[in-house]
Amino acid sequence: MRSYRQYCSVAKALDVVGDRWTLLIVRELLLRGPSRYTDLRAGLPGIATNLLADRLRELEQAGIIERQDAPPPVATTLFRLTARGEELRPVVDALGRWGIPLMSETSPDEAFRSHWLRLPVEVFLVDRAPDEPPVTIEVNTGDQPMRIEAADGELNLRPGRAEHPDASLTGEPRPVLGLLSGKLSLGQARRQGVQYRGDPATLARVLPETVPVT
Amino acid sequence: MRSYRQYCSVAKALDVVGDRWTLLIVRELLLRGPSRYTDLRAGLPGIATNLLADRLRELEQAGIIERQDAPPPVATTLFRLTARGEELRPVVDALGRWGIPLMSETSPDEAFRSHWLRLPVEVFLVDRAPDEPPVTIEVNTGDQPMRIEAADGELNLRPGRAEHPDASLTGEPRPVLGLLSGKLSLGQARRQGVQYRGDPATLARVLPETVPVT
DNA sequence: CAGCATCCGCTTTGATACTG
DNA sequence: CAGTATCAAAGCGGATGCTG
Repeated sequence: MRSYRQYCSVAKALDVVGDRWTLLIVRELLLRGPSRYTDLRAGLPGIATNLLADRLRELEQAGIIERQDAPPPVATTLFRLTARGEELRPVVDALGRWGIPLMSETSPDEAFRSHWLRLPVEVFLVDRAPDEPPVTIEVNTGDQPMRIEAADGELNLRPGRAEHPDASLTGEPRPVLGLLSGKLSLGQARRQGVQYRGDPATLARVLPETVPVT
Repeated sequence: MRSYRQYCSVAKALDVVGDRWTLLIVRELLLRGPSRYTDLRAGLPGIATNLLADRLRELEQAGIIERQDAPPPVATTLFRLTARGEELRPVVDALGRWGIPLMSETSPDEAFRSHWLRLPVEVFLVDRAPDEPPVTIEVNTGDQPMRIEAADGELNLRPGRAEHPDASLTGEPRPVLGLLSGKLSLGQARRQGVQYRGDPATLARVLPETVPVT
């Protein structure tokens, strides 16, 4: 990116991460941890492959990411954030929070990736029953199944199907996210095609109080 | 800006404010409050005038700024942030904080505007003697004199010269900022051409504890 | 003068094809 | 898997001109 040539820390930050796609690459590495080139591409639908290569080079030069050659069993290159790159989390978080009201507008041509659920899960969900036994809610939306785990007051989102989920949630990204962000009740989400199997109390355990589950 | 077409709040935020210059325009309005077109231009050295006009139109359409026709005595258009625009403050702040380490690298062709001091002043300075009488420190660097006022534990930065400043600080932006951010001692700053007049205790009142004033 | 709009050369991006 | 190569289209920067 062409520098703004301003002696101001905001301008200087944007000199480094203000380029198109750059902060979305950082988002991917924050959400997924160390990733292969191909996985980054999959998590960044719409990016041109040469641009991804360019940006990765620039990010490496700026000290934000580093390459790591994985040992023989994997035998591939991993890209990971450096400590300085991790420090961009407040920037990505602030953007993500500011963007939440924009999530009500969506169009059918928008792509969705299941691991992006981590952002709203971190923002909206809480374990409201830390003293009860752990629960797992399977979430089926987007490209791969994910599971929300609530245990000891901590929440976690992981990829993959659960063996014996306490509940499962299936549907289009928009109503599923509407439900998880407290903007839709379970009934409203169902009317928008969401299927929920399990005790509503399981879902209520992780949802904010704003909206009744019914 | 071309949309990323991703159903993710970070991508959607960047769809709106990810364009070149957009967040710097927001920075100006956050730092200066409602501003005229000409003042925005002056605070954004390097922007092409048509781009500023384009961005202002886009920001207005996105509900981030609004135009306000000032009454006859001024008789000009003011641009101001809406409530939604003010909510970008955490984004600009996060970028500004992340960019602070980049401020040690500077080049002679970089522009500086005095009101940009507000950002580091808010981040670094504190009133460490809230019970003592107010003090004013005049700061002479950049395009116009500014003054730092410490009173009742509150800090303020305002444009304009002070009538009877308790101290005054004059020099190039880089060492002045180094001093105000605690990276340079007063002695080091002086060796880099900074002139300080007044009791060092006045300066020590607002500086963080990290570095001795001597 | 404040607040733009137009024009033009250059750089960046996007889409696709191709390679070690 | 992890990129490069190519090329058309869009965006940007700089200069200049217009209008109340």
